[in-house]
Amino acid sequence: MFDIKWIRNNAEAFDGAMSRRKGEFARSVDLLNIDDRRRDIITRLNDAQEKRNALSKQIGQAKAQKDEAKAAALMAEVAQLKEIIPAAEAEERLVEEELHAALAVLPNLVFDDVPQGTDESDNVEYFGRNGTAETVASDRARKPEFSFAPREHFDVGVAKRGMDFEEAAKISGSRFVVLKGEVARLERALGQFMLDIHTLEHGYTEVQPPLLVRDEALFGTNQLPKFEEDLFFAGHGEGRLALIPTAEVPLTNLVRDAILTEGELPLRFAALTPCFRSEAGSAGRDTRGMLRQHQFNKVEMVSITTPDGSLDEHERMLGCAEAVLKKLGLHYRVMDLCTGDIGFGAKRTYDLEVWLPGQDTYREISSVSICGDFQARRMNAQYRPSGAEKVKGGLPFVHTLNGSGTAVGRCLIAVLENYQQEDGSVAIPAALQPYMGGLTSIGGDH
RNA sequence: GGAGAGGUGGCAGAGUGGCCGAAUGCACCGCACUCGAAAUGCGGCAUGGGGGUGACUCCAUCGGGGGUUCGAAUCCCUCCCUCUCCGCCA
Repeated sequence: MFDIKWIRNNAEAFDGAMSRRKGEFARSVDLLNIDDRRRDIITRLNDAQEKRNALSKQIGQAKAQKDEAKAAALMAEVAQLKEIIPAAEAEERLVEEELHAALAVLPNLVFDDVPQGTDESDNVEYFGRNGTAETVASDRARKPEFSFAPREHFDVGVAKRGMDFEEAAKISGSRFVVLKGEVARLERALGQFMLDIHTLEHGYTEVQPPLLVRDEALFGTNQLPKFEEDLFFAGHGEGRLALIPTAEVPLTNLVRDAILTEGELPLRFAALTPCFRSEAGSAGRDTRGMLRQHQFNKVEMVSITTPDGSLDEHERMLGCAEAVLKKLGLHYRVMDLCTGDIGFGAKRTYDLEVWLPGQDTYREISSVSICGDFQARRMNAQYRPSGAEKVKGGLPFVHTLNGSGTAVGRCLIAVLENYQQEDGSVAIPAALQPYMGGLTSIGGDH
């Protein structure tokens, strides 16, 4: 959400940066035109209100002096304002709404050095601030080698028994899955494993948030008003609640309408939750297997920082997500999303793409985004600088970041495909074995 | 689900139609006192918006929205939220 004043003062920069985004968006002249009308009506309204307030005060004084004749005369004078003011107020409300609606559908401006592009094929591999392809290669697991043709996750022996799409369809339709037995346990183990890493090693506070959220929360994290069709809603009397598409929504909105102190920043929250997405618009894509489901588990990280701290926090958060894949020995790459692929609220996004040997390709398993003050403005989340000197122009907004650490369902896929054996069993990565009751392999006894 | 109470500035807490954008206390900031600190004294201290080069000035905001009134923190309606008791329930 943009500050119209900022657009007024930075019209060229705004238009230039916005034009890098995929899609058509309002130009600064159009927005400033609305704002001009808004300010004009405000000026007129203020004048009328000032007059009314002054006259009302005089009426009070006249009545106190028992001068009823004077009071009556003043009341007659103020009577005409009774028509002007409500009309002006209605007009102001309309133009405020118009401006708000126009601003609410504008995506965030990306950083200057975000790669230009039209779709995911223009994303650029990222090797870290000081990294290279070589430093990164030595730091990560390599692609596994197979003496047989690796299968896709749903064809791996153990998954054929523990992953049932037809049963799920009977109950809930397409894009759902029933996990059973060792596969279900593996899913659970992965979630616990990831959450423990972030809370015990990375300083995130574990949170169990509501999974049903209000429209205001969705507005704060940009799902509304533009992406309503991606959501599931639960009816509740007159109102409605949305099933969270990601824990980013409740975790980030923890600081909605809050005034934090600089000393308590950064705040770091992590949660393991189911996520619900309608996947409208992706009909026919990834229909086999559990890559793209209406419901999936995900560990989400959210950081709330000062403006000065957000860039470093972004790199740090990326490292937190990478740590999961490193510990699991999964091969992956990091992509710096181009302007055509980056999400609505982000100034920069790193995607972690894990190697899936069964598909012979990389697939997104985590997305780590820095949003600047974009969401903070929508949520009205500010902080009080510790300098304590009076801040000109109001309190500053916090910066928000979010990242998956990681998608549990997709990580399950990655483990199944990368650790599959020729006999259909799946080896359990060492780091995960404590979470599997010490098992070193599943599906081996069939 | 039934009955009741309540939402006021960073916090606590007064305020039932004009003298209230709001007492008082705490916290915070500045100054004085002090070698320094504490204590004490004095002063400052909500947010958003409009106009003005500026000193400044005006408007709005007492949970959100609407209404009554010349005038609303205060009266009415409605929504949201919190708390207490009863009922039901995991």
